Amino acid sequence: MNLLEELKWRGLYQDSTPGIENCWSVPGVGAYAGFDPTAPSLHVGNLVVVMLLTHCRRYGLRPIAIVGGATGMVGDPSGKSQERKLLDLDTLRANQAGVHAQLEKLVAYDPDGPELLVLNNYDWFAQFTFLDFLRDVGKHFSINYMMAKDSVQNRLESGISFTEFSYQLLQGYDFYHLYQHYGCRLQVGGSDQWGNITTGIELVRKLTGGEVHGLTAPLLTRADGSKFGKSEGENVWLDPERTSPYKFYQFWLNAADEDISRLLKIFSLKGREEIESALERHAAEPHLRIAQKMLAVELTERLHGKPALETALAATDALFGDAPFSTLERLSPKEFGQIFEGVPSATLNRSWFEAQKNVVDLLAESGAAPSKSEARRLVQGGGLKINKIKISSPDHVPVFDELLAGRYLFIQSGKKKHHIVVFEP
RNA sequence: GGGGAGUUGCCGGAGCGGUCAAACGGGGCGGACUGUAAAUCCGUUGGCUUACGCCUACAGUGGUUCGAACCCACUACUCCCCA
Repeated sequence: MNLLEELKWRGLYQDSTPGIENCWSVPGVGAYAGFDPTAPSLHVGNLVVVMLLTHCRRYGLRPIAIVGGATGMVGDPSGKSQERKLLDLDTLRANQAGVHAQLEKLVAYDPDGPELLVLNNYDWFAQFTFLDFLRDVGKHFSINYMMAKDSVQNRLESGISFTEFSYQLLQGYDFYHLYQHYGCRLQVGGSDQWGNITTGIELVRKLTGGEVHGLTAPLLTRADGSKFGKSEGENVWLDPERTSPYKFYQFWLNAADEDISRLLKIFSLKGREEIESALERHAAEPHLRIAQKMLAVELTERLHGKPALETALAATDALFGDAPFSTLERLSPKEFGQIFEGVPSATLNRSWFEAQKNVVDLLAESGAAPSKSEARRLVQGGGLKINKIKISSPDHVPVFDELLAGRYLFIQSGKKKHHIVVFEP
């Protein structure tokens, strides 16, 4: 199996330039993809392109990532309605470092193989004057050619600034630069990048006569039509400080059955036979969610490491499984905090217990319920659990001894809504 | 400029003097089922010291009335028709 065949069966192949096989016939050749430097972390939406680079590396190409300081400033015209903010250099460097570390774990997960290179195109664009750019790059493209791109066409009605119109030339020049200095002959990206990629190929051919290639992956969508990569409207980040390993694990575990076949092929590095057998078992017994668990375990471990995976598994079992809630007492305060990161919390003083208030008061005062009426309704409907123990009477009076680790009360309203109350001494 | 219709809870939409915290549908939230899913079914859906009690709410203000979402007046906004 070669790279192309691998990407095809995995569903990572949308389109490529004719004769693409030529570009990896030379040993040590580079393959590049660009990433937006707007945040110090990638999110799962970036993961498709990360996987493209990963597979390139597995087949011996040198992976190059551009975390584009220069292109990020100009803004890819696809989608965005807001004016881009210019990022200052310090932020840029910090973002780049964060992204670099993540790519190291994912693309270069295997120590054997070509070294991963992460570059900032600000380094070569900063010195490039406008006049030089017009003469050296702009001269090679007709307006007609540039206008034909989908990214431009889609904006003709609503309007597109000269800045964003020029974006494709910047990205095209990146490809040329990498070709000249790093032996890069392939650019990969999402299907929306096709236009920008072909501009680069064109520029390389015109400036050097060299042959370079492009390959795109299809846009990843969810069966229910919602955008991939969000969990309850929030981005799922790769940075454990932003999205805890537990949340990350949960994201994959909750993938829909209709999506999991595609997701597993795209994001798992396991071999074809292993993946197909897992999917068969999953189809036979979908309620066991074999495929989701397999993918969640694999990705969490690759990105965050084994200890983090184990914490995520323990937390999952304690929160959703049969394990008693007390197993969480073993967790360090930091791990505890991570699992409940994003879980709404409230802080009360321990003297709260002196007043002998009931659960309805607790829910209302901690913000777990918006009003006492609603709290009462919840309890009467049988939807309240405290530290995983069902509370069926609104008159129940919580006592100090119920606190987990002497500090916490874990409130479940319904099955999925969690709330943590911290009692300060 | 003239004429008409309307403005109700998260949304749509009934109500046209008391029994209206307001039908019905959607959505939300709980429960059962289940897989931390989908579908389905059940419950619930203004607040309060849970009370056949009180408070706040049917665009705003004022009025008629024992009593107003409902009648009247004015104000604001929306839509339609004619110039």
